[in-house]
Amino acid sequence: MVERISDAEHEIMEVLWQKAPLTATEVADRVADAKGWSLQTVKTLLSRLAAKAVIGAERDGRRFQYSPLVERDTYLASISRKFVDRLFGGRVTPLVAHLAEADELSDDDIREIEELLRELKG
Amino acid sequence: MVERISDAEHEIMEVLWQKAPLTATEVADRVADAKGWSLQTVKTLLSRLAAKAVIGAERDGRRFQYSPLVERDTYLASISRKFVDRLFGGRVTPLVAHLAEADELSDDDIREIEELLRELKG
DNA sequence: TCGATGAAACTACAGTTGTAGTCACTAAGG
DNA sequence: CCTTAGTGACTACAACTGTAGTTTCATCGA
Repeated sequence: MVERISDAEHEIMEVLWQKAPLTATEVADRVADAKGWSLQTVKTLLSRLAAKAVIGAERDGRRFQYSPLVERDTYLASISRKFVDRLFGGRVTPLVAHLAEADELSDDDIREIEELLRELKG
Repeated sequence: MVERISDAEHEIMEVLWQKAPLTATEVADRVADAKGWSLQTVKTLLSRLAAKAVIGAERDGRRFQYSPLVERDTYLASISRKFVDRLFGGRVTPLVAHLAEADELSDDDIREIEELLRELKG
């Protein structure tokens, strides 16, 4: 069971999943473009994530080096599961069906997924 | 853009999507088993949903008849989109790939999805 | 007619989230 | 050595959430 991660916190996680360890300032730099958060905001989010033990903070002189303690895949698995459970009764097929019907799938997507499934069986 | 619906509120929506219109008491009865919320809690949630104009409240004597104003499909579409955007960069294929790798797909699921995709193309 | 009952409206309250401000400390540079 | 810039720690605060309690008003049955 992975701790609940809020939207803003998730943004921070994505940065750390891409590269770690990073200091607070480095993380702030990397989200600055996309989100425009202040350094303080980023630090608060890092603290909250550390408090939940979702990231680790390694002291490095007067600052910390932050790294994820949870794999992105683990997190995605847990959150995907919850999502599918809540909205599609735990079945993945209705989700895909829904996305398909909602025209969220291009022909290329379809081909890609078909290939993927073929590999799974083979 | 569908208004944000919280987890508890969503539970109420599911009831109303299944049958509507319903009074507060009727809704409470239908969630009682699953969630064990008090009637007051259900009424609060109904008020909040009505305030967001996600459900409508039709006066019926001294009580209200509540009905969804948003289709379940519309809601699912909007929330699925946000989910896929946030976690899988907006691409459905990585989501399916992830579910597949995470062993969330049974053989039956795979067959079902393949069939679905065949229909989509045909 | 009058009190009990049921319904909505209003109020409550702690925990989470988004978004910082401020304080205190430490290391590094002049 | 002393100032200063960069850091973490602590504090703030409103909106949203989960979960009700309380009040008020209308109505239905005796």
